[in-house]
Amino acid sequence: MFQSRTHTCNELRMEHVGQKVTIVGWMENVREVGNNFAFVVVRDFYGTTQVVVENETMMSIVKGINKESTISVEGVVRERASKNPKLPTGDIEIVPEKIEVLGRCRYNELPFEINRSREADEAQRLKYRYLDLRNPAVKKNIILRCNVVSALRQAMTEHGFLEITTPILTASSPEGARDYLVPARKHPGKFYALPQAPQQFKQLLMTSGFDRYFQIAPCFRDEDARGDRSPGEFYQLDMEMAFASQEDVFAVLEDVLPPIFAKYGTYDIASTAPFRRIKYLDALETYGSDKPDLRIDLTAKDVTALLSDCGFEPFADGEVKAIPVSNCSLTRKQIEKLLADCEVTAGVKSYWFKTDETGAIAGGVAKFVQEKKEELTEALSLAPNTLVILCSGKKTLAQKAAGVAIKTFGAAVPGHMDKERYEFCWIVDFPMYEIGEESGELEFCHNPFSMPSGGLEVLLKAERGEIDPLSITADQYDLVCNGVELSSGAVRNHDPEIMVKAFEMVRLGEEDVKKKFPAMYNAFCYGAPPHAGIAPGVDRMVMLLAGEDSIREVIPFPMNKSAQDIMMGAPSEVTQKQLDELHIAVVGEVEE
RNA sequence: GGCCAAGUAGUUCAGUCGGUUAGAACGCCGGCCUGUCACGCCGGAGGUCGAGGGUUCAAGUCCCUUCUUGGUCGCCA
Repeated sequence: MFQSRTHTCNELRMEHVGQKVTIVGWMENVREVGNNFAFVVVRDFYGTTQVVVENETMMSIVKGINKESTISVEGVVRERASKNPKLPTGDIEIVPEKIEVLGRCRYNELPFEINRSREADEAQRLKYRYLDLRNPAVKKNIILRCNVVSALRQAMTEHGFLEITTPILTASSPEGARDYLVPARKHPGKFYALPQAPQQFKQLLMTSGFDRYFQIAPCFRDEDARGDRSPGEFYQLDMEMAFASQEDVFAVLEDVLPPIFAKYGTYDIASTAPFRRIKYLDALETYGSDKPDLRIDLTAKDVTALLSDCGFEPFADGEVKAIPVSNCSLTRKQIEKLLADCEVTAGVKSYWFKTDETGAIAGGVAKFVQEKKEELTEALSLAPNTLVILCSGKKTLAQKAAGVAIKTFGAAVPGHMDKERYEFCWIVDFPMYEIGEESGELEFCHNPFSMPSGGLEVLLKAERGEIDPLSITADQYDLVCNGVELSSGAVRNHDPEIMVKAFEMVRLGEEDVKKKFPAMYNAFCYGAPPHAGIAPGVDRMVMLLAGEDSIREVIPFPMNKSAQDIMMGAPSEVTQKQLDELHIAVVGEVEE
C-alpha cells in the first residue's frame, strides 16, 4: 500500500510552507542543474508541483527511473528561491525526504512528447490515446465535455424532463442509415441492430404517458466519417415532449442552450431567445445552404434575369446567383485562389468581377457584364471596391456553389464575419416530399415520422390534385449554430390515419406502415398524444464550444476515419467457436 | 466507392534541376553545470526515405502499381 497524498499537485501555496506533505503523480520532467541538484516536475490531474532534489540519495532514485513513471513524494514545503509567476504552485517547492516509485515507465522514449502530443501524427495519438490524454491540453476537452453533459442534464431536469434509458440491442429499422447488426445466438439467422437513435422508443414513451423525456443517448450508424462526424457511434441529447408543438420544443432549447454555450464556450456571446427562423427554401436561396453561418454577413441574390443572356456561356443555362462582397481589397490572384478552393468543395466553377474605387466594373468576367452595369448596381446595391462572386448552373448547383463561396469569402475578406460568438438559427418548413433522383417519383424528403403541416387536410387536398404534393411542408426543423447542423427534430405524426395517408402519397399503404414500424403503429392505435422533439448532437456541441475543427478532439476514445480503434484492435477477428455459436459461416473468400 | 494531399531518425519536419557520406529541431544516451522552469553548454548514438516494380551511368527526388493516414464528394430517415 502506498502512502496516500495529502495534497494534489495544484494545491500547495505559500501558506503551506514548513508543512510535511505527500504528493503523487507522473514524473513529467527532470531538470538537472548541477551535480546532485535537480528540479523534478510532478504532474497529476490537477496541475504540477516542483520537487527539488539536493542530495545523492534522492538523485539516484530520480535518475533510476524514466520520465512518465508514477511516484509519490513525501517532503517539506519550502518557499522557492526563484519563483515562477506562471504557475499556480510557482511560489513553493517540495524538499523530498522519501520518493517512492509507484508505476515504472519502462520506456525512455515515448511515441510523442506528452505536452506536445497535439502536434503528433493522429494515428499515433489514437494508438496511444492513454498517453495523449495525459496532455492537459487534450484532457481539457474531455473535462469540458463532462461539464457540458452535466449542465445539460441539470437544465433538462430543471425543465421537468426525466432521463430514461432505452435499449441498445433492438430491431433493425428499415429506413435511414446503415445499421450495425448483432447476430442473435438463440435465434439462428436473426439479428439485433444497434439503434441509430432512440426515435421509436421515445415516441412510445410519449404514448405511455411520460410527459417529458430526455437521454444522453448513444447512437450507432454504419456510415463514413467526416471531420465533424464520428464513424460508428455518437451521442445525442435526445428529447421528446407530449402534447407539445414546435413552439414548445423551441422554447425549451432556446432556454437551455444559450447559457451553457455562453458559460462553457470559447466565445462568451451566444444568441438569445428567440433564435432566428429561416424557411428551408429561403435558406438555400439566400445562404446557399441549409446550415448557414450567420456570423457571416454575405448573402446571395438571384440575377438570372439580368445575366442569362449576357453572352457568357456558363450563365446561359440554369440560374445565376450573385454575392456582393463590399470593401474587398483582395488581389486578382487571391480571388482566383479562393475561387479555386470553392471549386474543389462545390464541384463547380464560379466567376467574379469587381468594382474599382471609381465604381467601374473590372476584372474577371467584367466584359460580359459591363452592359448591365446600371441594373447590377441597382440590384446588388453595388458600391465602389465591391467584389461580386457569380455562381451559375442548375438551381441546386448554383445555390450550393453560392453557399460555399459565402463561407469561403466571408472568412477570408476582413469585416464580413464576426467570429467570436455563437449564432443559432432554426431552419423550418422542410418539404415533406421530393422527386427521387433515381426513381423519378415522389418520395419522402426526410423521415416519415414528421407531421405534414396542415395534417390530414393538406394530404387530402394533394390527393384531389388541388395542390402540388411538392409544396407540402413538414413540421420539421433543424437547429444550426455557426454553420454546423446541431440537430434535427419534428412534430411527430401521431395519427395512424394521417400516417397511412402520408405513406399512400409515396405509393405505400397501411400494410407497409405496419410492417416497417409495427410497435409505433400499434401503439398509436391506442390513443397517442400529439408530441414533438429534437436531438442535438452532444459531440458537435462540445466541438463548437471547444473551438475544435475535428470531432475526435472531444471524444475520449475516438475511432479513426476507417472506423477502427487501433488502440483496442477493433474490429477484430473472432474464434471459430464464437462464429459457430452465432450460426455464422464464412463462405468463400472474404472480399476486402 | 470517386477525387485531392501526405508518408524521410523515437517524434515533428527540411531535402533545390535526378548527382559526393540524406540534414535540423525536440527526444534519447554520455559529460559539465547549485535556482531551473521549453534550463543551458559540449559530445554521441539513431535511417528498409511506407512497400513493390520501372526509367537512368546515377532515384528520397521522375513514372507505374499498391498500402496507410487525413481532407472532401457520395452516404449520413
